[in-house]
Amino acid sequence: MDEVNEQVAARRDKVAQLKSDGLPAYRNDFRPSHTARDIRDRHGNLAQPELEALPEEFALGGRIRALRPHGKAAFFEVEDGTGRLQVYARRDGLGDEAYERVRSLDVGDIVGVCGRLFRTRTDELTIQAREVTLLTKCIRPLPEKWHGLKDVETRYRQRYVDLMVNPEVREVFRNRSRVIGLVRDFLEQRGFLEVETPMMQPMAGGAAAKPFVTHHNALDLDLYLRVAPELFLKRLLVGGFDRVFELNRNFRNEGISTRHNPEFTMLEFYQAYADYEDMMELTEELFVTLAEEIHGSLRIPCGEHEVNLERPWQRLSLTQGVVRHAGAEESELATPEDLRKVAGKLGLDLDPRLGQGKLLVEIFEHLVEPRLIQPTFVTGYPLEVSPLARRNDSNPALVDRFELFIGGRELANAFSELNDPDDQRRRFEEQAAARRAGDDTACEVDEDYVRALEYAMPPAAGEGIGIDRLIMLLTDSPSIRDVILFPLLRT
RNA sequence: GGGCCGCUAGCUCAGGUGGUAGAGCAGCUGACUCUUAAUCAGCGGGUCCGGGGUUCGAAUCCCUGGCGGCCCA
Repeated sequence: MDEVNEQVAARRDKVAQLKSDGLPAYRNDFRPSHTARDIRDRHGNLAQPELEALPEEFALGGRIRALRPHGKAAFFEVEDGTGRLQVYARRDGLGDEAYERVRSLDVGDIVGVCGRLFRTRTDELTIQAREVTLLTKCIRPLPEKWHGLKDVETRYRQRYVDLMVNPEVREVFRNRSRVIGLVRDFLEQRGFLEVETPMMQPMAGGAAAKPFVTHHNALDLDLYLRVAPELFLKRLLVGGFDRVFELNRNFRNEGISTRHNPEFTMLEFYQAYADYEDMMELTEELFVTLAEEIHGSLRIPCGEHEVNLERPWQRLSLTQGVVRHAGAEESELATPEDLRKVAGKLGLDLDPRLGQGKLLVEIFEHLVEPRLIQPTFVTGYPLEVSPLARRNDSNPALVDRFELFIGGRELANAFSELNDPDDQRRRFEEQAAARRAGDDTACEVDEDYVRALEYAMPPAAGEGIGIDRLIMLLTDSPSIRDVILFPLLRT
C-alpha cells in the first residue's frame, strides 16, 4: 500500500459494506450477450418506436467511465473493449434497494447491465437498466475525465491506466497488432515460412551490438540474448527452407532513446535466389500494402512532414548522400584522412581510430540520415561495416547492401548474402581481431556457421525491418516508447 | 556519461521579486426521474520528489541525491 487516500478509503468502505451485506464485490457469473459495438452496429440506426418493438434484452459488461446521477434516476457510461454505451437506471425501474446499490457505484467499477434499448430525448442510444450488477470494484480513482492521464512517466509505468483512459493509445496498439498480422499474411502469401530460432545463444552474432549476458545453471554455460537471428535463419537456407522469416524480439545492451529500447521487435526474412535489389522491390510492396491497409493512402503524416510512399523510392549511395546533404565534395571522401578533415569541417568529433568505411557511415548517420524524410534506399556500404554481406561484383570494397530511411529514421537493413565460406571465415577473423582491439560490438568466429556455408547456402538475400520503428511510422509516433506497451524504465 | 527542462491534492494544472499552498475535475453531504465535461449549495483532501544548507521564515534561493522528458555522446 503506497498511500492512505480518502478516495481509496471510501471505495474500500463500500467493499466492506457489500461484504457485510453478504454481497460479492468481485464476482464472475455475468455473461454479456453483446458488445457495445454489436449493439451499435445492429441497432444504432433504429428510431425509438423500432427499439421499443425489439423483444430482447441486452446484457452488456464493462467499466463505468462516467456517472451522471440525478436524484431518483442516473445515467452512466459503460465501456467495454469495443466502445461505450449509455445506461439509464431509474429508482422506479430497479426498486429502492437495487437503486441504492447503483448509486454507490463509482467511476472505474466493472459492471454487468441488462435491459432493453431505447433512445433518450437527445436521441442517444441507451440501455434502460432492468438490472445492474457490480462485477468488480475499482478501488482506485481514475484520472481526470477531460484531460486524461498525461504524465508520461505514469503512462509508461502504469500502462493499464494509460490504455484505460487514453483511447488514442489503445488505437496505436490495435494498429500495431494489425500491422504485425498484415506482415505475416504478406510474407506467407509469398511462400515464406515463419520459424523460431534461439533467443539464447552461446555466441552473439548477426549484428554489431553489445549483447545481454545470462547464465544457464544446469549446464554452467554463459549465454547471450540474441542481438539478431540472422545466422540461424541463414542456416535454414542451407537446410533447404528457401524462404523463411522470423518476427520476434531482439535484445541490445545499449542506450535508450526515442528510437531505441533494449528489447525490440525485429522482422528478418531471407529469400534464396534473390539479391538485395529484389529486397527493395519486396520492401516497397510491403510498405505500400501496409500504408493502404492502415491509412488508405500512400501519403502519411510523419511529425511535421508528410511521407509519400509511392513507388519507386529514391536510391542513393552513401557517398552521394554525404555529397548531397552534408555539403562535401566527392573528392574530399577518398581517404580516412580526407574524411576526418570533412568530419571536422562539419563539426563532428569522431573516434580517430575509425577506418575509412566507419568514418563515412558516421558522417552519414549524423548529417544525412535525419534529412532523409522521404523513403530512400541507401546503398554503397563499405565492406568493413558489413561482415555478412556479399561483395559487390565490380567494386570489392563495397557490398550489395541497402538501408532504408523514412522520416529521418533507419527502418530496414538488407543485403545479398555472403555465401563463400572462406571469405566469411576471413571476415569473422577480422571481426574477432577488432573485438580483441576493443570493439565489443564486433562478433567472433562462428565456426558452425562457416561449416554450414561449406555445405553450400543458395545465393540469397535477406532483410531486417525494425517493427517498432515501422509502427512509429504508421502511427506517427515520435517515440519508440509510444509503440511498446511496457518500455524499459529505471526501477 | 554530458547539457537543458520537469516533479505541488487521486488527475490536469496555477502558485512575480522568500511570508506558513490554490483552481477545475474527482471525492464526501444535501437537492434534483432524459443527462451526456449534467446542474445547484455546502464540506473535506497536501511528505510541494528525498536529504542537507542559507534565512526570523523556503514549494520558491543554494548544494546533493532520485525519477522522468528532450537533445548530445
